[in-house]
Amino acid sequence: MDRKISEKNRDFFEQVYQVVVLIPKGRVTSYGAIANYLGAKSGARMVGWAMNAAHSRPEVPAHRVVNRSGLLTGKHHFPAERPMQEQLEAEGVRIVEDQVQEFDKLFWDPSKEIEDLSH
DNA sequence: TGTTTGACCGGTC
DNA sequence: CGACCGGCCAAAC
Repeated sequence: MDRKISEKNRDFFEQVYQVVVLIPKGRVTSYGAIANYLGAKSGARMVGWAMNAAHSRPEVPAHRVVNRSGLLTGKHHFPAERPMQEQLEAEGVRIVEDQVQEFDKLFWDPSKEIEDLSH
């Protein structure tokens, strides 16, 4: 198999960002799925850290990343004027009680959807 | 430099 | 279903 994303990427955060930005509108993925795609060597927690640092990356739709249950666990890290749920619903994602509805349908697995990142 | 914490995950009880 | 534990790695203290 080809290298994860690109060998030019040295920083784990950069790798996470590249995956997250590719999440289609109206779709969601999980921290673990991203970690898994990156080789599961870093652990899902690091993805969370990457998101924490993603504030300096406006291009990174962190709201499309939820935990394995489809729960908006990181919503408290979003600006009050633009909550995580609001951004997701604006993309057509239905959410009830911080829970993404039809999570199994909207789930976007990078290891399955991404074929080539050298675009 | 050692300990704690973290937007997590999977398994166990 | 809720609580707990070990693992994973990096940043903060």
